[in-house]
Amino acid sequence: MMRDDPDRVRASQRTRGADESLVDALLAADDARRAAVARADTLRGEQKSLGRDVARASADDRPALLAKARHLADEVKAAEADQAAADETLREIHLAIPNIVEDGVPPGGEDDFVTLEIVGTPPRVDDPRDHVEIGAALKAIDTERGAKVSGARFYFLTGIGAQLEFALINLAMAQATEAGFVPIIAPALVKPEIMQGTGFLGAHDAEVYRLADDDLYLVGTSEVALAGYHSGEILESLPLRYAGFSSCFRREAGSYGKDTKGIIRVHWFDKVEMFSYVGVDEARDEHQRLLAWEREFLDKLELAYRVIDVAAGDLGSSAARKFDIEAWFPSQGAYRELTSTSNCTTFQSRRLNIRTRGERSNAPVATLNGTLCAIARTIACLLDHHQQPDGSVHVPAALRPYLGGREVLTPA
RNA sequence: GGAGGCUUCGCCUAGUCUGGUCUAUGGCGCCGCACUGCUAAUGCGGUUUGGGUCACAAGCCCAUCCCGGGUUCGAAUCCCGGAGCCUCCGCCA
Repeated sequence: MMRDDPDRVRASQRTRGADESLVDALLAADDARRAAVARADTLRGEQKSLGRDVARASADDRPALLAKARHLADEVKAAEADQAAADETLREIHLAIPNIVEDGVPPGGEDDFVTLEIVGTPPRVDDPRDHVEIGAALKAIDTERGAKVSGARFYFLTGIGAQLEFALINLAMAQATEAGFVPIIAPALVKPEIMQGTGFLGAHDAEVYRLADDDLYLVGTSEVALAGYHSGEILESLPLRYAGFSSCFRREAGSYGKDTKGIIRVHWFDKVEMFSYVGVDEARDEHQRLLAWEREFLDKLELAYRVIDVAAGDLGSSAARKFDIEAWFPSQGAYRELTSTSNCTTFQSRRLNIRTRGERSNAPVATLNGTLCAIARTIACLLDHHQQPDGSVHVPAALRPYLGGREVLTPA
């Protein structure tokens, strides 16, 4: 694998507030591995030619050659064991190092994001009710029975709630298809190597559901399956754009007490996700395009929102840069994340061995992902954001064709 | 879940029984060159992928015959385990 510039990696680690000494460990491990490989290669070469000599040797010469070959075989075995150990050491360090952050990413942690733009005016709502209350009145969301059947952070969408999900999916898929994305319904269970390759088993593996009996993982986003879709392949034509629909599962470990009410933070939800494979040089532009498509969707939902540039310390291990869009929740008097788009550059493609034909040899591609619509949270936002004084909920014009033309939602 | 068959360098394929110049055969496709006055034919050469050496050349070296172990001086070939695909049976939305 091509070596990244150590200074860039070091700078990136510093920006993230991550361990810089890993870079030195990586370099040392890489050198050790190269040496071990060279040694094993040489010995294997000797063994190979000696093997040919044995095959050609006369009956008289053979015993002496075999004795030599036996000795050499021991050496080869030892050298190969060394190589395997060196490979493993390098691999472990490599997995511990997150993607190199893009130039311009704000340093710092969760609170150090930079607001890029504020769009729309937050609606003025007196005594706003939250989506739980509104959802209950509309008989759209049933969190009590969700808890009864599946536990905390589960819910039922009923009646208009269920219809809202289908409407959002259809609106999102229509937009994505229009933009040239291939619609995909993706599996929600994936193999370990796919989960590993997308970068979800690093620091945040406690967040992921694992089915131990079957050695499968439940995806937290269809990004995982969409990245795995072309794993091990050489892509002939770029870009490739997919709009994936799948259920998403998150353990929400470490988020005790956060958003415990309602369906903003849940263990399971459905999502339409955009995923792009592009050439490395195109990645930054594609990231902007994904952001634009996310904005287009939220504009259709008539939501007030802001766009933020997520700080380095708050990036996932696979992301070189991440933009979140946070929409206004009147009941909370705050902007809350609705969508997120990440440029993963070659982080995933290297781990999943996804390449394209380059000038001299095959080159890794860049992968990017962006939320089009995380359904549950979007429904929560719609109810909250579009609530009316009379207790009804305004239906955005773009959504009406998918809801039988309804313009308002009123309690039955 | 049960029984059987299959998996070779883009695609198809020889080789596996009987382990060693397999340093993997042939065809198709593709690339280059030659010839031919005309989107063709023919001939010659090249064409797995990854890594290393190196000047991002040529050449050379190593690995790679679905994956992982094992036997052996030596494995595409023998043994064990696994995966995927196909056929039949069972079960099932």
